Amino acid sequence: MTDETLLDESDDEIPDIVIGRLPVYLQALTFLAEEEGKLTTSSHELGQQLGISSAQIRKDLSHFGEFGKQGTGYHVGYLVEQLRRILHLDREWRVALIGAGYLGHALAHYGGFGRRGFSIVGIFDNDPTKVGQVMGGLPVQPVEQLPDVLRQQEVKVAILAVPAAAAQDITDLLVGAGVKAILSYAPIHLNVPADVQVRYSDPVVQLQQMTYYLQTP
Amino acid sequence: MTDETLLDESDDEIPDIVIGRLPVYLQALTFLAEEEGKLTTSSHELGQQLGISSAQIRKDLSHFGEFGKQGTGYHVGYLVEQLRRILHLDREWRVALIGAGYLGHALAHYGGFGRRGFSIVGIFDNDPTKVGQVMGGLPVQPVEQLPDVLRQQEVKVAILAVPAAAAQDITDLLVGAGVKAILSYAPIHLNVPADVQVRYSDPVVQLQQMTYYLQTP
DNA sequence: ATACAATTGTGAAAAGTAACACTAATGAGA
DNA sequence: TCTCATTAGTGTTACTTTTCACAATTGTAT
Repeated sequence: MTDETLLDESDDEIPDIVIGRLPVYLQALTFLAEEEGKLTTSSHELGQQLGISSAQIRKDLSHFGEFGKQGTGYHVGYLVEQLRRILHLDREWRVALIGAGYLGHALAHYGGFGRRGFSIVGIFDNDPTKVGQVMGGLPVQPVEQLPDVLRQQEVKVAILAVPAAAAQDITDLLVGAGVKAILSYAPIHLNVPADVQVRYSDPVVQLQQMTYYLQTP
Repeated sequence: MTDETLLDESDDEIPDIVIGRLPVYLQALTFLAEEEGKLTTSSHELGQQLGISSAQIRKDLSHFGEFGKQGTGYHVGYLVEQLRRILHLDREWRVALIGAGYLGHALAHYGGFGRRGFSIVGIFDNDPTKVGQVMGGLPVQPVEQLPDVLRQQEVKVAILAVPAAAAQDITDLLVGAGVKAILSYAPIHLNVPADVQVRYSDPVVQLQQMTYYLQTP
């Protein structure tokens, strides 16, 4: 009737918190398939493995369709396939890595990207002593070349492993080059346009979240 | 009147989600003080820097006391001090690092721990070719020595940088040695007793959370 | 002195999230 | 074939979290 009613019809707005759990489900399902050889599972089993209630898993999945069968549960392979489709992992995302320090080194050698939908296609650093070095099969390039390379390869995803002082400048460069998703290891909040996703990974923040709960002697 | 009423009186139960934000506030305050030279700030300014509403910041802090002054805002140094006290960061936490691969290397060399309440006091790996190597000033020790060393030094915090296949076994070892907080980089859910905190850091999970929102070409 | 702009802390309302509890379907076993 | 244990999907309820909005306080400027 009203505009609002019409809008509500296409109200597929999935809560961010639900999206955030899907990769974890995917991880657990892969584990069940590969390590335990399971072909089928249930919301109960999956929840038990992750410390999540079975109701929550069913509710989360119900946002996207009906993937299970009453009495039987879910076919692991099928659910994995569906989750990959939902999360847009049914393609390979080209990723740029910025920062060739110890952390950049670790990320460049991490074997877990390929099997899970990502491949690092460029490594950048502005330290001349690092440029040219080969890391994980790729040469480190100067940051000056970042915009051209990212544009040309249509890179939409970047991992930021640079010091805090450089993080915002590099972020602006990335955004300018068309990057829409940034995983940042710098201990600082990044300002980006609304259409750019950012996730943070600061080990100290995570440690500090835990010490609150510890007995102090 | 009832037991429950008495219990309610000491109802200081702070939501986990609030605790989770405090380290981020701490980070932003440190930035304001060190980079911008601010002595004073407001919930509005802090919120703007973090993309969080000012009301939420005030509400979060109000769980622990009154740290600001109407009309003026917060004294940065005082608020930092209080947050550090609340989060039990007014002491130095000894941390064990397990895994001396590329990631362990990066963590061992990370300079951000000391200033923010943590210090790595032991590095462990079960690869004989790595044992004895010096990383970030510390020798890599065999995992066999982990229980004794951790008990002796009263280490309550550990960082897990080992392959998924080894993660649960090492976790059990850590828990057995009295560790109460684990930051895990392994892409697998860990089973621990209720009094042990765990946080996960899997770069692929974080990337996968973002691709949902990206246009697929 | 007084007025005023800035800002906190907070009760109440709104929005968002998780858990419950039930129906319907499925497959296995008697 | 019939019964029963299992399990998905879901409307409703309960709980949690965020936002709103306002009184109270502070410092500054006139």
